[in-house]
Amino acid sequence: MARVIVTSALPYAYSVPHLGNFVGSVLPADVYYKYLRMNGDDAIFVCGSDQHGTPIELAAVKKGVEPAVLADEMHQTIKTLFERYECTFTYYGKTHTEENKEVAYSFFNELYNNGYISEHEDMQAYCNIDKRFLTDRFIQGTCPYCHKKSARGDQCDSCNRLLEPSQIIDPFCAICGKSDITFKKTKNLAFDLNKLQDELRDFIKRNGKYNWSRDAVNKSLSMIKEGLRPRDITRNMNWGFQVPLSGYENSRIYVWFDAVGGYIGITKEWDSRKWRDYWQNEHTQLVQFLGKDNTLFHTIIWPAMIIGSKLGFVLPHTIKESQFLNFEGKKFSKSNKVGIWLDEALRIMPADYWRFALMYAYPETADSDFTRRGFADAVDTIMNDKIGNFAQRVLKLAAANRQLVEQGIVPESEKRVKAELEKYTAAFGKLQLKKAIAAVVGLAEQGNRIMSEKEPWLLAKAAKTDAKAAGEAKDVFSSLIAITFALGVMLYPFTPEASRKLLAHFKVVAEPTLALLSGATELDLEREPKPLFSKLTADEMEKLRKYA
RNA sequence: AGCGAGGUAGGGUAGCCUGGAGUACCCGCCGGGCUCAUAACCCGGAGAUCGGUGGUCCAAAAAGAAAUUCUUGGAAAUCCACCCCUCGCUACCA
Repeated sequence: MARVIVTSALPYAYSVPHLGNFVGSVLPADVYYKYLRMNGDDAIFVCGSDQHGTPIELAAVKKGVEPAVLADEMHQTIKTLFERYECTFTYYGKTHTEENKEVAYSFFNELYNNGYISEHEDMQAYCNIDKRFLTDRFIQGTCPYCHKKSARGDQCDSCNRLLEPSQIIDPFCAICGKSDITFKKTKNLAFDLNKLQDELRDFIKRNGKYNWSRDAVNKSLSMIKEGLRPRDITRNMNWGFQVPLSGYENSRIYVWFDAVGGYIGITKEWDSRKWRDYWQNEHTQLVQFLGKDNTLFHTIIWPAMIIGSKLGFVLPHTIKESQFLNFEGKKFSKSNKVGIWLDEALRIMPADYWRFALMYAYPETADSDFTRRGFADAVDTIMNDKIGNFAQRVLKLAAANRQLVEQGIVPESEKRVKAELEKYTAAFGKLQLKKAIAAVVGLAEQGNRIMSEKEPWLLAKAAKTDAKAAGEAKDVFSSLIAITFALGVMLYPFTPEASRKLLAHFKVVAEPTLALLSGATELDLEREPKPLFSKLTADEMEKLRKYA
């Protein structure tokens, strides 16, 4: 039994996540965590809303509300949505909390004391009307490259080029819209990543073998090879944690710092004592799920904070980096109306369908594409036809031929169950989630094959007059029931609702465990079988079609 | 531009780290079987110059004291180099 912390990258509390965000980190983390629980591991699953940063501050200023209010509202929305998708976090927290501030400060203070934080001066745009520095998207204007009026302080939304605020033509303040801007000298603090290069390289070489994707290892090593540079740790803004150092009253700790540290802060918010048992325990495995745009924060910056602070926090054991999910061949984009968002998706189909279909298309090693056609395939032919229909065949046959149903079957003694279960646990052990889902589908296929080969409905007829046929029929029924039960268990990480429905036929009401597969089962013949899944209806197809 | 990852039947993927006949998998297509089940299921078939080019490697024969060179025949989806295409990162997006 291992002690494990599973984390998912923190969603930014600015808007509702879309399907691509979901499948990139929270969903696979939840699937894996559910498996660990079934396996009896001592695991916790932490995630939460990332609440600081300029997008939220600017939106709040424009709306005339406190950033904390806005960020908490969105936090609630996201939290509720994940609950509706049956994500079973140990704790879903947020970053703007006292606990997380304490964590951020202890990192900051120790890094400062250990000599990893240095001061530097630079020029920043300043609005003389609003009396504030204009970081990132607080400054807007015309792009020097494409000459469209869509440039923000950090990037042009039209041509996607990265910009320096000083390059922008005709800059104006995003709050008051005026151009009364001067560049003022200001000082900021930076984290001297360069001083930790050697230790980081050793760490990555040591841990990179634990299920880190090729991309994550190579990208990180290549960045270190090029040479790390100091990275800003404070920003001239008003939203975020105060910098715990005099002379920095007008700055805040830069959002990335308390976002990665948020994993610990959120655990502390969950339990003010137990968090240490996980984070400051050298035997803990820290397994982190994230999208490829987020890798370097988890493989360079975050380990650098842990190593440099010498606070004894556990370093990432596994980095499960996902690639990107596209939508009908295009990038998800709110402004271009490409994609489906988590709230919209539930108005089309229940959570189980999204969980399964998304994991079926999980961009595990390469970008993948979400298409409505592919979704319909997964729902209709895999979930409904292969899995749901199989379970229905077995349960109906059993109900119609009660005298052939034997109780007390041990699912694992059925060789096909044993074989697919081994694939399933091996796949989860190596965090190969698409292989794990393939093992579930494979088991249903085995079941369907038995049906065709043994034709139990004919055996059942023959059994009425022939004792030998009756014996054979009982054996076949036992195999089919064992497989059905195992499907109920193995589906749990992917489709918890269907798992519950199926296991209810076996009088299992608690959260399933893998141990159930080596115990005796009891089929409840009084319970009427109802289809586990259904195909997309014309109405559902119509709703989907709107997302073109 | 630099760095990283991906490119495999009509579509979607596994295989690559550790070279050995494209026995792969799912959808779709064609043919057959079955009638327990949700018009579902099962079996068979067609369909791929594995993005491109060049290497690496092996064997035989020849020249040389030897390293090696050359000729012929051969194992690369997998290893290497370069090129093309897609995506990501490049430190002020989080």
